[in-house]
Amino acid sequence: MADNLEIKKIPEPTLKRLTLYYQYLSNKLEQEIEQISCTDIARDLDLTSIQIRKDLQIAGAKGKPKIGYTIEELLDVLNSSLGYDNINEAFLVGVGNFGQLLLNYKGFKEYNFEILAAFDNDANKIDKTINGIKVFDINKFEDLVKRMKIKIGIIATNSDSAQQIADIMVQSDIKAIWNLTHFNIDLPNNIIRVDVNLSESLSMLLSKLSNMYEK
Amino acid sequence: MADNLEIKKIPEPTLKRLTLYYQYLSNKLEQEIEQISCTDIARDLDLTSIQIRKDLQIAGAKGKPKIGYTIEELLDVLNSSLGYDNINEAFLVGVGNFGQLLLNYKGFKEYNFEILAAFDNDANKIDKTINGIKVFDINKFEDLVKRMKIKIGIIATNSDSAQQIADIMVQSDIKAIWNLTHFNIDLPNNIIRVDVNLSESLSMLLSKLSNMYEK
DNA sequence: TAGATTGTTAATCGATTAACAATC
DNA sequence: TAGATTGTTAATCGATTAACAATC
Repeated sequence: MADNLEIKKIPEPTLKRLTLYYQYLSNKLEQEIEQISCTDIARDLDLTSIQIRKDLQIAGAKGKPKIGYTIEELLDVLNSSLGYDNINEAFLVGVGNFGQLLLNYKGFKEYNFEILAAFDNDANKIDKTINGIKVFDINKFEDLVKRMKIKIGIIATNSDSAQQIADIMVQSDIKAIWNLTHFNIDLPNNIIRVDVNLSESLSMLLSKLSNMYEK
Repeated sequence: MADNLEIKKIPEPTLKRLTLYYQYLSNKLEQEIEQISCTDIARDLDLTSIQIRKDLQIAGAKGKPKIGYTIEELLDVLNSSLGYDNINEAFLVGVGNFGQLLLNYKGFKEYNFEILAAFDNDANKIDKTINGIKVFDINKFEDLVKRMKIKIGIIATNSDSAQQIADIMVQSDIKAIWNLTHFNIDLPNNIIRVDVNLSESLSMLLSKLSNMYEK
């Protein structure tokens, strides 16, 4: 009884790898391959088979000894543990370079993810349509979020406005924020935050390079 | 003797936090604050003071009991352990949306990072100049990398070309690759790879959101 | 001096890896 | 049947947290 009420908390490193497996397996399925073993996946993705077995187990996959896993079944399991089977509708704030990039991005459909509207405070951008997505005045954000019951907000403004937009999102009952600025926004901890921090990523690269030369 | 020859290998989680501290402390310095304690940093960044003390120790910082750390000294230490004090010159391949975003990005100077040239295979883009950076034909890549001794390559093409460009980079003696596609590129393991995988990041958000609603 | 904070060693925690029985 | 692969429990490893002495 307690069992299926339990929260299945997937560890972050596992979660990251699960997304990898998903991409990898989608690819395999297109090549009309039906069965696969951890050994195969491990070789191709440069991981260990034990780790993959463990990850798949956490996601809830079932395989058959000697035979392996059915790719279609694996994709189903991953699909649901990664939350791709929900209605993933989002609003984007900030129609600058990064914002426009996302509005034009084709790869989101795979995850059932859709940006339904964009917001900005620049009169030159408001009421324009980008890739079929209309840009609204930021002051309409709260009302539209509540009426459309949107849960996901994307912050693609410049860093200076990030916190202010985050506050508006919190007030509008947004549940999860995808933050594309390099500002470390402050949120109540019942709200999910995922950052794409280009500076952090670049910094990782530079420091690894620098450490390499110290060897 | 063996001591200073030893490779100071900073753990990845620490490295990520160090970049955070760097941004945070730069900010503090602008506000003309000179001293800071782990307790202060912990409160502001929502971490524990023990962890910060450990991280700073790994980076090689020295503080004074009761007083704390001198911000300027901390920034110096971080600057060098994060590799910002090297000459960080890069070539970018792929002048699409993401590529142009990076060419126009102002925040890199802080890290002494500079994109010196861009490359594409589209005749409409070749010989154009974006934000002062010239776009060359991709077939000039290897020669220019070798002549200018460039170590960092950025892949901002579409995912389909990512592996092919990576191979060209390896052959050209690039040491570190910043991969902005969601393709899982395959590299010899003496080459540094850092990915900005928007799909992975989005997927993290969706699965966290989905897990939240299962509670 | 007293108290806050650093520096460092030890304990804990969680993720990865190893080992091995079960099984197709 | 034999061998490869899954599933699961135990061992290892590394990062985080706790504890506490040193000290400004």
